[in-house]
Amino acid sequence: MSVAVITRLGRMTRWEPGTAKRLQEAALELFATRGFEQTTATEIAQSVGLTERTFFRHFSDKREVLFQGQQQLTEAFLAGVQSAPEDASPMAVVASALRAATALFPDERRSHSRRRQSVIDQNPALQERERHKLASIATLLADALRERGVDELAATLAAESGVTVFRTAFARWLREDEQRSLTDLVDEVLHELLALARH
Amino acid sequence: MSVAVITRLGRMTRWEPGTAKRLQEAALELFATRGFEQTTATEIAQSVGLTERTFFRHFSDKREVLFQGQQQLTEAFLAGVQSAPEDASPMAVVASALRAATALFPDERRSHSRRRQSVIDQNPALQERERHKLASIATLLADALRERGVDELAATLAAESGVTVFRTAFARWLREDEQRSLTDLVDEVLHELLALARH
DNA sequence: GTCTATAGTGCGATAGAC
DNA sequence: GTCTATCGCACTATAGAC
Repeated sequence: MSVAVITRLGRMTRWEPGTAKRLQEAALELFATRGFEQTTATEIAQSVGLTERTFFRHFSDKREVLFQGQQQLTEAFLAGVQSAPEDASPMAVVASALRAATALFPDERRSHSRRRQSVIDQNPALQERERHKLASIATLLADALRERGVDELAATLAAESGVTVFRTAFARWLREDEQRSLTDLVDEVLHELLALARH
Repeated sequence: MSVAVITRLGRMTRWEPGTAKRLQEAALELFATRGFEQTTATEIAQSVGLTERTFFRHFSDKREVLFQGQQQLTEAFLAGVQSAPEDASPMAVVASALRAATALFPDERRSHSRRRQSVIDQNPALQERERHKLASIATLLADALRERGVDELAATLAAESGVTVFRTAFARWLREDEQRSLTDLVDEVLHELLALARH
């Protein structure tokens, strides 16, 4: 009859707000030490006192725990589009979006970004997800450009180019001996892209 | 003791070369009718008289069955790089690669490509894989450009741009009422990209 | 070819916040 | 009472190990 129900694990605060963030941090820590595939969702959850089921309530799949932060990046890109002058050319709007996005990564974040990236770089499935996230941003960027009256083809190409510039500059920003700021690197990469098209 | 082993299905050729292809066709057929997630690897394998285990010997994961053909695309891109004149600019080399890749898709293939794409478009995991495959091509393209002496940054950007042009033109080629050839569309998209960079 | 770990889902129960 | 976070359990399919 199983009387004596041993008051099941007495979680003190039933209503902890930072659950997702705690899971993200725990996951990054475990992935960095043990490796992505060698870490189970159960382990991540247990390391912060939760169950696997709860992990999957917050993240639709195991990879997603590393990418939820990308929402802010999306918002920054779109805000940068808004802040561009009405009559700016498509690439000028993209440049504005890049400036806004870049501002999210001051040099203080570089070491944390390196840590996260080193995990991603060690696993193809994570690289796949990363590309996908960036591709989604490109799609939204293109939508925003079209709303400004840019025609569909130009909007698509400008948006994709913008994301390519960001990705390329970001990768350089994380290189071992790189000292320059992400802002400077984005400027350099964007300039190079424009130069390429002129020859 | 299980004597009487009923000579299990007498496959005539022990190593049927067309196995992968048959699995691919069966998979596309099932995905198109039932949907990607509603189709198990076991079902695909059984539909051509094989076991799940055999399926996974040919394809590292379930999605991969739709993407194995991309190898030819990669080779075409690289061949196009080789065939460009020694002194061509980076974007001219990319244009040459695009011409070679485009040649793989004559109008006769359009309806098959549409069928395959409609499956991919209905599933995020497949879209993710598709982007990843294209990204791999961009990486190899960039390598090929660097081997020709193009500097690293220019090589990366030219390669990524080339793949963007291909992907964009390809998507348009598959649009419902589109009549133009992929070659014409690639020309148009490339031209637009170059124009964008000039303003 | 067989066996197994683990990702990921569905559903019902619990319990705190409101 | 409603709403929502969490748990617990059963389950399937993928994918890799043996």
